[in-house]
Amino acid sequence: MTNSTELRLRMLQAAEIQLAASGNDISTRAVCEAVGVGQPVLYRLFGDKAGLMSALVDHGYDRFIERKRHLAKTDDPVADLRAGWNDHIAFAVENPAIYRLMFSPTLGPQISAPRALLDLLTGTLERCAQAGVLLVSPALAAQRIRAACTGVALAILSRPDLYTDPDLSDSVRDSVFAGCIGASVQLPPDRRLGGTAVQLAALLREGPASVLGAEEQRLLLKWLDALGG
Amino acid sequence: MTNSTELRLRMLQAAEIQLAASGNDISTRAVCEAVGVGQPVLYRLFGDKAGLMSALVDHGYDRFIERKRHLAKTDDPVADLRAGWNDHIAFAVENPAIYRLMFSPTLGPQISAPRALLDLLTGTLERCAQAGVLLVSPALAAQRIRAACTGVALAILSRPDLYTDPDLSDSVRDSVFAGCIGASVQLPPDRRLGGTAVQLAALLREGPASVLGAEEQRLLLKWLDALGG
DNA sequence: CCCGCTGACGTAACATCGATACGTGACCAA
DNA sequence: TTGGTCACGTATCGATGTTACGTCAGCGGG
Repeated sequence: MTNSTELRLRMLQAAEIQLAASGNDISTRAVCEAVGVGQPVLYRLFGDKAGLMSALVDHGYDRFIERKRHLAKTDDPVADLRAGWNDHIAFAVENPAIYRLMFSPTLGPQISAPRALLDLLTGTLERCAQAGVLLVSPALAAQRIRAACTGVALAILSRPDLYTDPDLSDSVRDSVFAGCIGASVQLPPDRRLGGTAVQLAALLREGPASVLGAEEQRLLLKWLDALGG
Repeated sequence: MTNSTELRLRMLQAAEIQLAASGNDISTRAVCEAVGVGQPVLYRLFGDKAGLMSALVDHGYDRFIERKRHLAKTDDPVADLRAGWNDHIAFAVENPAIYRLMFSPTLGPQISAPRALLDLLTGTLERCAQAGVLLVSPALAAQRIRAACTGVALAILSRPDLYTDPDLSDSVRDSVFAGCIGASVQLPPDRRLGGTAVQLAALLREGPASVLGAEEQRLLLKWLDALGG
């Protein structure tokens, strides 16, 4: 006989497949059909369609937290922090539909798993605080990091046509980290070079210089754009 | 006779009210009932429920862009940038349901309004670039700022119980800005171009860039020297 | 004045979906 | 065998998105 928890898992997997296929919504009928049971079993196991969705989100959080546990915990908490951000983005890209359910929920009954996940982040940040590199309390830093990280992830997921910068995640991550972590991250020389190139390009576009010809300026602007990234 | 566009507007307003009330979903029947028309008019005006939703989102973007136009454009582009971020957050808090529709869309047919809004941000950033305070290209900076800003807004909207820091928005804003904006060195405009060229030439001579070939850099340096005086 | 046409509207229906009442059969203890 | 409990499926209800069809106002021509 199929155990109740096993059936529950099979329905969750079926629901997850349907969600990934349709993108944002599923049908209880289709889920039951895929598993080969009637609809009442769904309502006995999950009580409600919202219950099924909540279970789906919880299942996603389970997988996410499990994944985070497998991340190596090194003796450099800041490096762990960076790895955690990157893993967050990777999870979002690999599971777009569930990620949206997890981190862009509708108003309504809240789930407790996000709190646990935020506490996990706070734990890493407390190790940073013990290392003496944190500028603010771990709780505040966790909110900033999580908010910015989900923003980047949702942006990449929802509008890949608008958010085309391959370094978007790394850039925002470094900026937010720099605002929370005191360890001075000096700008590499090529960064300053890029900034200067961007500035010069803007100035040239505003008012072209007279010492250079039109064609030369066109090529110059092209190179400056390349230098600016 | 009620004009067609006026009827359209009334239905949009009714839909917006219902959306704000229910939080995340509306019923075509309820919208038509509220306006006092049959359902076929909705399908004649919007073609589809998705069409109604898209029109709702477009309407939200219209209001948002109109609001941004009324923001004073001062001679300090960085201050304008900060005001724009704060206005974004304020709009999200004042219109949570529509904001979610606008900035956390489901997969599917994309709307063009977000692009226009991102271009508006890019415009302000180009003014920053002309002032010489931008470290990266306006397009890249716009992506970082918009992604982080929507992340903060969605976090505050979706989980106010988790994101309790009243300074969350300001903190993330300042961090992200710090990653895109350098210390401004205000020089008279006519001298800024030459000075920037000299600075870029010095940086290039100190450490050549990898994105340009040797011959290209030689010519670039020649032009930069010409620009510098 | 009457007739036919067009365009907009409402009524009523269909398909689908979430949710549930009820009957049926398996299994178990006495 | 009998009575009871539990899980399941069938059939159904109410609501919702969507559409076919009839109806009516307005209008130009005979």
